[in-house]
Amino acid sequence: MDKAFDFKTAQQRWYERWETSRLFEAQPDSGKKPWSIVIPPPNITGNLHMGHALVFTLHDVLTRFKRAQGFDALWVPGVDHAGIATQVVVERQLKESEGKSRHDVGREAFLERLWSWKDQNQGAIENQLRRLGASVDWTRKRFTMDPDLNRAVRKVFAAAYKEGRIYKGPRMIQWDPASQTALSDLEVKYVERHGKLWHIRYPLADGSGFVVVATTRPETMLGDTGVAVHPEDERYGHLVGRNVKLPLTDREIPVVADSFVDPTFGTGCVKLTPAHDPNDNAAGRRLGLPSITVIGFDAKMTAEAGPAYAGLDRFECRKKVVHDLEALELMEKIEPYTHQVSVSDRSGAVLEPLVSEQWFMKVDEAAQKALESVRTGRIKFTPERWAGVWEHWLVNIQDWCISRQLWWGHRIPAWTCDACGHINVEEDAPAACGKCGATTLTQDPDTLDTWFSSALWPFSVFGWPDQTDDLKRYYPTSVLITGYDILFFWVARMVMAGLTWMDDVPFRDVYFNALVRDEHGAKMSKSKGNVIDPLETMDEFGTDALRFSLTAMAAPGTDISLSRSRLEASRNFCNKLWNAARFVQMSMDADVTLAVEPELGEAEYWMVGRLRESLGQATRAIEEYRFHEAAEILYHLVWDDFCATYIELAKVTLQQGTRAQKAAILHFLDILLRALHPLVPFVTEEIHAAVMADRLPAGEPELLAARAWPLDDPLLKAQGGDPGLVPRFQEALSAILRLKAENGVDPAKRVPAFCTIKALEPFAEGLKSIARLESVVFPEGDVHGATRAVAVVSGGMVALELAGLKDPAAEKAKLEKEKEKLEKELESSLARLADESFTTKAPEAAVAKMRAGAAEKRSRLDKINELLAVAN
RNA sequence: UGGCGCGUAGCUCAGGGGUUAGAGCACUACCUUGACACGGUAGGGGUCGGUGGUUCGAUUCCACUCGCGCCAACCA
Repeated sequence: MDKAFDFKTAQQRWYERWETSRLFEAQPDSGKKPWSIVIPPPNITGNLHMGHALVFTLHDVLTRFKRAQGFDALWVPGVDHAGIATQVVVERQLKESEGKSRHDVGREAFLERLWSWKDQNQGAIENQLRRLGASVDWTRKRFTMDPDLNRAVRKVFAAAYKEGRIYKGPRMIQWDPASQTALSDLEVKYVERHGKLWHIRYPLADGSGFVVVATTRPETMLGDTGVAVHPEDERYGHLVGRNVKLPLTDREIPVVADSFVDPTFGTGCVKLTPAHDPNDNAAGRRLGLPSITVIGFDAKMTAEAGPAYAGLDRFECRKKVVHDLEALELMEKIEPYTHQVSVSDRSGAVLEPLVSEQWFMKVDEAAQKALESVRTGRIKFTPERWAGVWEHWLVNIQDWCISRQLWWGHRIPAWTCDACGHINVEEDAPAACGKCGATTLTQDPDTLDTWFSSALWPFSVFGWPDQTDDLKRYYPTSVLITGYDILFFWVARMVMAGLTWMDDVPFRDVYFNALVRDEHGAKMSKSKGNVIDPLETMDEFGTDALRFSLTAMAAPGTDISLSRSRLEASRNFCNKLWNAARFVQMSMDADVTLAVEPELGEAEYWMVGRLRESLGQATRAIEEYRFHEAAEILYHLVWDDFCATYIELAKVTLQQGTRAQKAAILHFLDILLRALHPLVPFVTEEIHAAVMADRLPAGEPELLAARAWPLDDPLLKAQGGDPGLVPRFQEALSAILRLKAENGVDPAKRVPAFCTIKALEPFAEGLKSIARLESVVFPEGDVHGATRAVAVVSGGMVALELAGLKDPAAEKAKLEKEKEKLEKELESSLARLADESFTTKAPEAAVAKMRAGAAEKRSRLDKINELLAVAN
């Protein structure tokens, strides 16, 4: 083995090996218990970013863990067609390369380009998944627009339509003039803009004065059909029912009363534009006001806006309206004003609320079921607090606008009869109108919101609506891991869809992973330039280091601040493991194999105990999605217990060790490799090949990725030895090293040592070699003397013979400091014990612990006092 | 405006009603010893944001408060 782990060559080699060995493919006929998870399908437009790296790492940790535990573990991969995002990208390309719009090339040709672009990109993201080590079943990969998945979409649409869950109708929606499509409420973002508040005079029709309305969008006044005041506002009560003359037009509009008006804001008078504002729209309908559309889908003024304004862009029109009002002296005042503007989450364009014909889905019934499933615990959230957010959103849920004016996506399976206008909604294109029988039908040009197909993902990937074997075996899936930012977009919709169409939840557990931020906790963004690219990171530190960092920081509910230093630490950890393996390998003879029954001494029994305890904890941690805890436990198991303690002790015995003694350390390494594999698959597989491959018992899989989780290894059941011995050895060792350091003695200087703890005699050689001592003896009584440095440890004392090297002042100061600290602690312990309310009310165990602690301190203090008495 | 989360070592973060609060990195001193300098040893460093309460005992639970962040919102 090389001196350091060369991850660059190892990574690709092992993934290929795993894939060709078909280790990641589901085994429906294996008789194993199924365990399944579906990937949150990444966008085909995107590259792997750090958020993906985190989610997919956690997926893989869990999947490899479950596979090792003996489950038929299936992780279904796939990608998402990402309607708007993809269309925008390809449209831009078309513009740049040929200077054409999608309308220039036509729908068919444009879709062809989209598909070929998709075919190119899908491979890229798949290879990035491979680089990450993702143990997905490639034979079951899906794309959200695969024919099967499209069939599921059509089936759901048609069935929901016939049940009345889906309907078409005019409603106010958020229109994105840049992408030329409707958006759902969830795709709208509100950003703060510094605008103005224009106060405009609307003259009363009878010429007796005017009312003043305030607005942030003066151009919409051209579509005003009323002015509203609060019914109890005394200032305006007399105006209700009268008309005002709408400036710049020849219309008269009424003053109406409605309690939605806030009398304390602005002038207390609100202009009503039912065609261009959601509130005004609602108010308009309540009050029976007409709706006049003055801004079109192209964000330009319509003919309704009047000849002076028709054709102007809405923002150009704003300037002209303001100018014209000023000329008429109808502008009361203009105030600077900061307010929230709705923009498209995707294109960034300022949205225009417009009334238009769209398809909607009723979700009240499904939402109710989704609420129940979390309330009753059928679905469990980690962290649990998201249940509150879930509750709030689903209780207030609105019908979902599912149609998009895009070409890329699932086309709505609705055909309008050219003859009678009847809308035929069918799974497959009907040959004739269901109403009049005419055969000329036109399919709805719109496509469905991308999330419509994503919602079906947990069962459409298994072939639904066919009752496939996969569907029966792997649905519901075991767990969903995804970001909380798509709780509503995706998670809620999958749950609703699952409950509606499968009559069962799509998953039992939902784990919301955190956001990955930069090292100062700031969101990564291209404009800030603080993006850490996972691919570059994998090149520099190794995939394992990236995976380990992300896992170790994945504390539920806490965002991850990723830094170079963290990645370095993980890389160092992988290297530590590598070198420990290297040591094992160098100590091995050819005849030492995993089939050899190990011989256990004190150190081995202790190591077995550490493995047993840590693996138990790590297993529970992973099962409960406390990934960070598992990583930390295994980190310390490897570094502190195995490397720092066990290997150091083993060095003494391994030189001339027997086959059985050497088999012990081989087994330990084997167990560690299996435990670490889900977190750091490449380095462990590489070590496994170098050290274990030739030493496996018959019938054991050759690849580590196929081997069992080590918790049930028979070796872990071995009991024996004195479990307290190694920790006491560590304490004695540490005290000896400290004595050397405190007295300024070269660590390499070999001096005689003494230890009063007889039980540590078996470790004499260990002490001698690790602390580099001349000799170690275990005298019956006293160890101190004028030329010796002495330290108190629990249960005894250790001393070094330092003739001529001793620094008495330093040692005395150290003892004084220790004494002072101990006295303080002892005093407070005794005070607690003297307090009757403590001894009577506190649990017995706490009191007993306090007593034992006090006794220990007392005895330590006594010894220190002894030493101080003779120190001069 | 409402809801949620966070404030613990220089930095990034774990933790949790019970003696003396942890990790990684950074820092100081020393060490090239045959797994590893991507290493080792010994250290320094925190009144756990503030105030008050519950309790035998609070960094942990509760209330209030200050600071930061996120989400949801119809104030034109």
